[in-house]
Amino acid sequence: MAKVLTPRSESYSQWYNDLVLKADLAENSAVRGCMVIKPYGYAIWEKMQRVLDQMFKDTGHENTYFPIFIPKSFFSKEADHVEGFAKECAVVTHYRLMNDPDGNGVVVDPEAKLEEELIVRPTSETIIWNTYKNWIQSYRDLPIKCNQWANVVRWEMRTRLFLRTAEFLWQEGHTAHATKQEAIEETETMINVYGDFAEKFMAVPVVKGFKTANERFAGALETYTIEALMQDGKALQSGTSHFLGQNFAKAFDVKFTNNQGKEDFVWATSWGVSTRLMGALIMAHSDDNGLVLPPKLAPIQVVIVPIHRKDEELVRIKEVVGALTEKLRAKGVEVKFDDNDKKKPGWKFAEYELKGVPVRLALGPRDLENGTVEVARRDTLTKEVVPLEGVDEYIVDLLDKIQKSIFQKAYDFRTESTVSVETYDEFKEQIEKGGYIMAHWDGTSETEQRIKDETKATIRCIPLDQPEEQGACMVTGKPSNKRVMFARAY
RNA sequence: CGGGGUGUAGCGCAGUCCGGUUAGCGCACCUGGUUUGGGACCAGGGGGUCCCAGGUUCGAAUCCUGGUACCCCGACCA
Repeated sequence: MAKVLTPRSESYSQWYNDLVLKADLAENSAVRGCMVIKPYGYAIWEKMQRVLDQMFKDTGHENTYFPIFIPKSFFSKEADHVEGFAKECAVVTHYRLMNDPDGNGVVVDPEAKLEEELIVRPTSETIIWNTYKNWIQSYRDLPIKCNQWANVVRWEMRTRLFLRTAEFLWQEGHTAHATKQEAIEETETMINVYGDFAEKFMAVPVVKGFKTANERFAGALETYTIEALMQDGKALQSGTSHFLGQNFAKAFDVKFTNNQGKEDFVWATSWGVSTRLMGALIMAHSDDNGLVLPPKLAPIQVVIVPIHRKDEELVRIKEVVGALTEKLRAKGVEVKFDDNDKKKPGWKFAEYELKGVPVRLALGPRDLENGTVEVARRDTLTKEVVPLEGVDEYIVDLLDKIQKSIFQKAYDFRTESTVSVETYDEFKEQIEKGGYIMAHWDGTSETEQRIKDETKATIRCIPLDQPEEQGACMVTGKPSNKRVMFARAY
């Protein structure tokens, strides 16, 4: 685990908070629990969006947009759903302000009370299914596979930058299908998309699995999750895909006529990932020098720092850099040349490390003399001097190497941090060390709840690839045929 | 909502216990010069409703009362 970044940081979450602030990614806004995402942080999010959006399109989805305001009555139509979200909704009750007759500034105009309150969406299932009702009559109208990039609001009691904010950015996919089988396949396709994104782009290894009934999405029959392990040993739910069955179709009366001429309710899925992925990215890889970004998501992949005393040296450096930059850009590498002469090289080195730029090149008189360039890796903090000739190829190769190496490091950490236990005593001892614990569980909500109350650990998921294995629940001794994955979570 | 902590210059803080010159330090900022291969140095300069509102006092950043905001730990969190 990374050490503390500043003397002030006593906990990992404080360390994380400091890092987010220092790397200039985001800050708390004046609005309770909300955040301002700053340019560099948003650039990372945009990169994530671009990749995900393409993956959604490749799996047959289209983008849409639905209203941010949802009539309150929509929420009461699906019992579990309202139960799950009621406690954290922001509600719009009025539509107008007025000058206070008593001179106390601006007040809400009591005359402007809404007939029906509007809920600021915490998620869009209800308004989307209310709309889908009008779109679907026949099996020929199915499937509908829509996604939307949006903001949502959940009035959480306690917030943390990127991990849990009152307002956050996300994408939510909502699909409608003619058969149960097709909907389940969609749910699985999307959890695999998320898994691929996490592992291949974020370089964060994830465990795919089912949520238990206790942890399931409000209104879902099955929730698939990807779980990531942070460096302090806590788990982070990083993306979910829900099989909603016919619950929302029934709640919003969405029926279709199948190819046999019979009416049936539509089968549904929904899936989403949010700016929480930024939190996962930061907490999974960063060290005491700052962010460590995987090349595939770094807004700047290569930064070039000139080192010079005289102006004519800078002119010569610029010639070399110009040619190199052109070659790198032609190969799809995002390069920044920082010739700001208000900052010294040492300052820039530290700054780009803090920002997690994967590769840094330094070019000075010595290099001009020798036809070389200094190449520094962010992930290993190593430097080497390489010939300028062919360095573009070298860098493309290096970026690929760094991407794999960051993943491997996180993967090894996860392997080291995963243990199997047989008894509850062992479990209690192990959970204090952090990491994942694989253990047998009797499958009941009561036992799961008891473990949570006693140890703060939850079942993160029932892993999809977990082999069958006869065993006994570590708490009750009842039979179990599969281990489940426990951890303390964010 | 419970426990703890903090609000003093853009940022980070000292000063508060024990009231008393013109409220101080580091970073950042501005000017000039020297510098530039790991967060430069010297000299000069600008910037403050000391969170807010009352109160005590000759005098309040400091004491008292009330409020408020943020942070941390819990509770809560598909």
